[in-house]
Amino acid sequence: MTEGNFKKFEFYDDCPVRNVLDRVGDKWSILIISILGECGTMRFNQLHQLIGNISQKMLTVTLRALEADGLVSRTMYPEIPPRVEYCLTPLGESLLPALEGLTRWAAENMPAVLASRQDYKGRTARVHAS
Amino acid sequence: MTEGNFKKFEFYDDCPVRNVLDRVGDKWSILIISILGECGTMRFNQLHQLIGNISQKMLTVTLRALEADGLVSRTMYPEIPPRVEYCLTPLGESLLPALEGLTRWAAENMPAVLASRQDYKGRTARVHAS
DNA sequence: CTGGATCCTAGAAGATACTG
DNA sequence: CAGTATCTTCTAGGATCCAG
Repeated sequence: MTEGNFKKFEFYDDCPVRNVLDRVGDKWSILIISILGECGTMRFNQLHQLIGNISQKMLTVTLRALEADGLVSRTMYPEIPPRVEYCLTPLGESLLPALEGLTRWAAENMPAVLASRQDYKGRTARVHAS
Repeated sequence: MTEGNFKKFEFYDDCPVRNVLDRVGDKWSILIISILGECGTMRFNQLHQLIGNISQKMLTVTLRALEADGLVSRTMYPEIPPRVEYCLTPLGESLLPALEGLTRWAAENMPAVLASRQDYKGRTARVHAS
């Protein structure tokens, strides 16, 4: 491992890749993208009820962010009462496979991770006791 | 979209998958896993210097969390001065492909995302001006 | 060298009330 | 219906100092 390899991680802190991945890291983006990927076009309240425990504010904020990133498109119908529909853009859909790889890993290996956490807790507890 | 589909998202809030993905979402885990995946075994200070702008605390905290999850193994050599080496466990290595898919997407589509953000800023700025 | 312990702050997230 | 506005709470993360 020499200095030459350092640049492989164009990634450090304020790196743009980081920037994009931060969106993946926030609390609701992955879920919303997955839902839109699965269900197609959805209205605001459909999303709200489907997710259940998201606040109206966070749903709005997250959708706005996804829209700004070009992952979700927002269509407003100027009716009374208003209707707004959200769906993935092609860019958003292109993210689905990568996301699926991640969630599949999580689903498959969750038991191992949880077991490891349990075990780790046991080990550190013993250390504290001594 | 009926109620039957709801359970497809075992995912909502306190779901365990969520739990695992949260680790991916934090600021340093992906980077550390990627580095260990690329460079193999590394010492604490090697990681610290390589990442550069991570605080000692966050490096320790993140490594502990990854160790607890069973993704990283920690080996301490009781010497003076102490030496500690970190490397991926098989479980940690099994995460690499999924992670790579995500980072590759980010690298490839970052320009589109950044452009979209620029454009979005322009659109909303105009709204505010009117 | 590796990291524990403490204090502190910015920003994420929630609750609630109001509106075109 | 689909938000906005405001307030409060919570926590990830950074800075700093200390220790085996």
